[in-house]
Amino acid sequence: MQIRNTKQRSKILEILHGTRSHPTANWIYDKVKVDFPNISMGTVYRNLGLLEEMGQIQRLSCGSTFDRYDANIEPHIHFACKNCGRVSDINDLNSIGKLKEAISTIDLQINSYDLTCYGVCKDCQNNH
Amino acid sequence: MQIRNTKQRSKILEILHGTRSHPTANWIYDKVKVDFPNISMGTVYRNLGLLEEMGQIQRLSCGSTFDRYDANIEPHIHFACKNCGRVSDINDLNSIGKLKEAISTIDLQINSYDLTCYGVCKDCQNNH
DNA sequence: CTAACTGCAAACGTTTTGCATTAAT
DNA sequence: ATTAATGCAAAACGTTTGCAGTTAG
Repeated sequence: MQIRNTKQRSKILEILHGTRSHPTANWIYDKVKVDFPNISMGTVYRNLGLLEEMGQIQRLSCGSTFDRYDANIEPHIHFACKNCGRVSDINDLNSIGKLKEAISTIDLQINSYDLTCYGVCKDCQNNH
Repeated sequence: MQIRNTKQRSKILEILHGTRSHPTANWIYDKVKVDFPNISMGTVYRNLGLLEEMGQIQRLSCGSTFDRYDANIEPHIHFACKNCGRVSDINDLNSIGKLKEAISTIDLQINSYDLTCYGVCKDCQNNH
């Protein structure tokens, strides 16, 4: 089954590349609708699935009842706020280095991995 | 709201302590039914939620569409097989040490974290 | 006696699917 | 011309919830 390029899929990938917010399918759906008012959720989900299979994006759960999507496929660490639900990247090179070491020590064929940390983000701590 | 002890909840926790399979709510439901034939899924989910809030168990997603539950709350690493779906623990002390270092380097208040690795388990590799 | 917990069933939100039509190659 | 991808709507799935009755404290 050969994969064809479609405007819808390109737009979805473009949207994902243009954000750091680890959006949900619904958020993406709303954004694509600006250019493709008739697009359906089915198409969004099918394309997110395809892009994931192609290794161009990552699917995240982050403890929520719904999935999030991330076009950043470099090794990095996720932080999910238990209060506001936002998911952000931890790009601390030191931690990422240690994480890579932890993974390379494991005697199993590991194709991908995800480290998600849970806590209360600084914004939520300040606004008490 | 004070929490009361119930036979159903104790049984659920006992079942979780007696397995290393990171079971789903449905698997747990089937097991509890042996002793409580009339128990409902609602009760199972409510108790799993309570036990999680009480910090006695952990909820895992592991890339699946459903949740898994784990009574092992010590820091450890999960391995999810992309082929058979099984989730197992990686108890390599070296990796866990590195992981702890990675976490402690991060300048954020982290209450919990989960490292899940994805690949094909040895069983699935052998049975080609 | 009080109110937390239960079993039941219905509802929920997210994701997947079947199908007829459209569009990419 | 072929068949992958689309839009639509309905279904599926895991999980949550409202309620009347039960049980732990």
